[in-house]
Amino acid sequence: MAYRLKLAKSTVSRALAGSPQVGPATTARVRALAAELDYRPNVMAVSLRRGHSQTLGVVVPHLRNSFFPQLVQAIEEAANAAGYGLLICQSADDTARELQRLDLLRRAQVAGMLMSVASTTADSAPFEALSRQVPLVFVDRFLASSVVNAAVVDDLTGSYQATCHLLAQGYRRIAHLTGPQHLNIYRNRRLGYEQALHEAGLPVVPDLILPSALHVPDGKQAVRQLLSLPKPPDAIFSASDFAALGCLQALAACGIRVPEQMGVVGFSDEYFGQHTTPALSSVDQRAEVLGRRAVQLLLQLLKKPAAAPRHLIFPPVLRQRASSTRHGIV
Amino acid sequence: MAYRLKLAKSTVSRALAGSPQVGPATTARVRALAAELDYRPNVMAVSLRRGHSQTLGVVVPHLRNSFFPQLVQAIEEAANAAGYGLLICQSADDTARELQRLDLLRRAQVAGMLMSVASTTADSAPFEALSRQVPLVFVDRFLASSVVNAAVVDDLTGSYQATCHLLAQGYRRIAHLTGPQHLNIYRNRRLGYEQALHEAGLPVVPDLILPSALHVPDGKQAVRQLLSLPKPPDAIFSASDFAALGCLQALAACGIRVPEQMGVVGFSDEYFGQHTTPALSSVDQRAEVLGRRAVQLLLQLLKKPAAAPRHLIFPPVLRQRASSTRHGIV
DNA sequence: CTGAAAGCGCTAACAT
DNA sequence: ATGTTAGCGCTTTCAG
Repeated sequence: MAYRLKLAKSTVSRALAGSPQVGPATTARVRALAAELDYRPNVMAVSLRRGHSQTLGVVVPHLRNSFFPQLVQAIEEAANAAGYGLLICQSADDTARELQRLDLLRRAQVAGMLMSVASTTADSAPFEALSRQVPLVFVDRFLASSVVNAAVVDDLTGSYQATCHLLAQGYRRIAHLTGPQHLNIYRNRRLGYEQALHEAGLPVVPDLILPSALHVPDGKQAVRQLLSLPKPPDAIFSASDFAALGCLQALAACGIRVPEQMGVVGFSDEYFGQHTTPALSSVDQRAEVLGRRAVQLLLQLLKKPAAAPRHLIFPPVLRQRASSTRHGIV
Repeated sequence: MAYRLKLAKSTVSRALAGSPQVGPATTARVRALAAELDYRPNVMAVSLRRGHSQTLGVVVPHLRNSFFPQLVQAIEEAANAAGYGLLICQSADDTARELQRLDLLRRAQVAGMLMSVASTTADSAPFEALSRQVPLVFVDRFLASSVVNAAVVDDLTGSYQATCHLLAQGYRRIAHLTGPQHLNIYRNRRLGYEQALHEAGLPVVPDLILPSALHVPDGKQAVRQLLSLPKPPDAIFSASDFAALGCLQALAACGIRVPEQMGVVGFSDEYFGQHTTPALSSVDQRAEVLGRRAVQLLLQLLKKPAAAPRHLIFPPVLRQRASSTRHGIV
């Protein structure tokens, strides 16, 4: 505060904050000097005073595939653009660690939190307690059982489109690899798949819907299981690109040609999907949009604590590639 | 501070800090009550008082491939284990944004910083200025021109091993795709390559060393260029898995069989390398080790500001896969 | 060994 | 429209 030259620090503070109470001339003078001195308010002092920091926090399961890094990148940019730092934590898809990370964020007194729950998490109580203390927005993954602020992909529609695409390509017996049903994302992906079948007048065959951990080996295992069926499927729609990759590998190993004998579509549009043989069709969740809008929602919540929880839903985009395209369309 | 029950807050503070000045009996009593009340010191107040936060900051170019996410994951775990939060920033491999992110971290008064420089950054002056203000440790990437604290992979050795491996497989004309030479990593990778050739009594052919941006299309372009040479190479060692992937694709498109007609080895052991056809041999940088040890170094620096800058160097591991293995070894 | 008091840098009542 | 003052919650001299 080298402004002793002229004014009381409170006036300076007000001027910098753009308070209408302070004279326009003084405001200008203060601002000029601040710029000249490259003055930066001490973040800690401000935070201590305000009771929270100029930081947002986000907890994601991991940063392994391309979806979460993209999401985090978008969140970071939006946060920084709004003058907030971003504290990023990984839960390693583990509930205990997730809670620990949330506690870390709480102690860091982040102004708001974003979170994508671990796939093993089933209890919504901690989140409800937390959301009474600090604004909380879920991104992509949340517990289907809870009513919360969230920015999510319209998984159902994405899934529906993917399945319709397979049907349009002439596939008739479509299997589906799905994940834990207490997570909104996997449940909706399954529902979209079923809806498309219904509308096409096709039956939903329980044997063709395989619950799975959706990693690469699970995809391989699923192929073995599906091929051993009396009436095997002619296409596989996987709720994850990783499992879809496992499918491609297992099918190649079995000598089953994709897309001629078996169509395959994944979900998430991971980076590697463009480079498999054949290239993997997938549903692009557009993580950038999701991240940016989730931050917007959170920032709104910071201003006024919101009446009812809101859901922001964004349509995904089907990326059609060789693994599901019989007629030479790319 | 509900401890009014007994003591002055200064005593409580000391007891919690484990000061030897306070009586053991009192210390115990205070600790017991603190545990019972689940008391957490206010991070902001502590930070304001101490002049820095209980947070570390890290700037990485991006989180797109698997190396940086792995690195960040390791750093996060080590930081959290030591009671620090982690502020993660991405520079988008852009110098201007990098400086902006560093400023953000400085303003957040992180206790220490870790950083992996953007590939376009060439000026070390900002880092030198910064490192006088806050402990700074470079991870993996730093400017070859500067003397700094750093935890790095022994790129030279990794590269040397990869090239020796290709030589052992019988390849004799090995091309090398390299990146910006002002970055330690690309320079060392090139040097390791050259050293292996020297030791094998083979010439270093300038035409076979291609500077590149090392993205997938650059790899494709490189293959075209190499194949148009009067004497094309029989193997390619790329300083990046992405460029190596481009090579594999271009070679497949040209009908050149890998590894029979052309060996390919990449660098970084990206996730997708296990799933290309053929699977891509690569140098695993063991990001977890790197991240963990970098944090260790930084934490040491926080305790005592260190005499001379130190370099921690870790050996990488060659992951031998089909793309460079002529004799059926996996 | 413990207590009292000052102050980190800022903001928001409460004056003027 | 500007100044004064009282803390936010903690650590750390300086006194007992």
